[in-house]
Amino acid sequence: MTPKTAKFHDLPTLKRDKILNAAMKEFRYGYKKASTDAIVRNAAISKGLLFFYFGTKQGLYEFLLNYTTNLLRSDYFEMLNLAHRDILEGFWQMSLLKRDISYRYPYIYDFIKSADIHRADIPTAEIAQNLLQRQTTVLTELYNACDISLFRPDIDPQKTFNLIYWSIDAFMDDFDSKTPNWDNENYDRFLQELREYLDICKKCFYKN
Amino acid sequence: MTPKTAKFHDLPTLKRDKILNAAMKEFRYGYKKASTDAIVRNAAISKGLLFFYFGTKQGLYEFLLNYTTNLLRSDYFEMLNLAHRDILEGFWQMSLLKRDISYRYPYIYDFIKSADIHRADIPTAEIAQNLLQRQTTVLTELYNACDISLFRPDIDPQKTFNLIYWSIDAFMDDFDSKTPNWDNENYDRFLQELREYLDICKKCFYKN
DNA sequence: TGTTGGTTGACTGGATTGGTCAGTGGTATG
DNA sequence: CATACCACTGACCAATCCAGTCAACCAACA
Repeated sequence: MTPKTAKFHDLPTLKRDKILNAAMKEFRYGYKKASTDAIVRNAAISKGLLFFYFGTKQGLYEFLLNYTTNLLRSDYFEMLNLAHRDILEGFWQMSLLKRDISYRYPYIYDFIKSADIHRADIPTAEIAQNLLQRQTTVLTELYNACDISLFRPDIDPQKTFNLIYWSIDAFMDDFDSKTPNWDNENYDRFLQELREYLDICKKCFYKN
Repeated sequence: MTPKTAKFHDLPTLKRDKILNAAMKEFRYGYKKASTDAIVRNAAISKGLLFFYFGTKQGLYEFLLNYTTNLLRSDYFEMLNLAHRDILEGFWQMSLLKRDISYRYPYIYDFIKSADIHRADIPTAEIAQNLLQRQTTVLTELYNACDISLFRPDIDPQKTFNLIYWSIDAFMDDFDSKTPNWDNENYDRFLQELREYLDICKKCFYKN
């Protein structure tokens, strides 16, 4: 029978996201290593339902790839809109966006990354590849949009940009791995610490 | 028949490392997902030989965990010996060590990390857990050993330390993912760029 | 030539795989 | 109440893959 992705769309958001998250979690180590049994177990739905919605394992994977790609694409688009002349403000906005996404889909970045790494054993890999190209493009566009004259004149602006981006990214990963549950309290601590780190960057990398 | 790890030890280094690397690569996504068939395929040895050396899959895993743990432990020990009052010099040394290890065992850090993440479905997980504790310990010891009075007085020293560590780590990952083959030319470029990034850190985070 | 010892890969029984489908329970229509 | 439709279930299937075995092989050396 033909897959009914339309029906999947009509599902209540909570149930839909539970299935999507279970699938991303299982596919994060590559297409082949993922087990549909594990997915339905984590999503707490029956095997039949999964195949009713997506037809085949590959169908599910392609749907997931398209879904996450579109999600992140619009995310990046928004990021560029928010792109500030002050790159530190830009990164601040980016971090908030990323946090929101990760809160809703904890494995989305792992999933996308694996889609690139394992593109060999995946049927339709161009999609992910395109997205990753887009991702680096966004970074260079962010760099082009920002006002590097804010930086200290005695340091390479591109390298400084990288340094800041890497720092923020690693901070988020670090905080994430230390945070078992994202309640409001932890979210506030996250915002505060992030701000503190950005302040250090401002003090150190910007003109006096 | 009882496993003959002694025989494995007597193997020529090249063959031994090929087996170890194949195993780390396959175990990097967790114990259960690893296939001994894939390991012997990548290591280019017969199935029988693998089980002759290690007895069981679990035996192989435990051997691997001990091997990598000891390797990194002595590595960290050396790192502390090299620990400099000037933390930037310390990180420089650390990066060189890490690069050497990663060159010989490209998947060792992925493997160790996964041993922590998947400790649920792994028989003997304490080993990896101990190592990871050790890892964070080394970081705090490095911090304690270093002379934070070299830092600018108007920034939080612990956060600055983190910022530098994260940056260097991310730089190495980034360079690694962009480097298909580590010939001498690329290694020199690595050293040069790393030095440049550390120089920026020195200019920006250190006094005057 | 016989013995030893590292190495092989076809083989096995059992588990897991992607995928199916007869059936269930709930709800709306007649 | 009966009928029809619905999203949904999970036992089931053939095919594949799994960890682990073992009789045979081969090079080295006596």
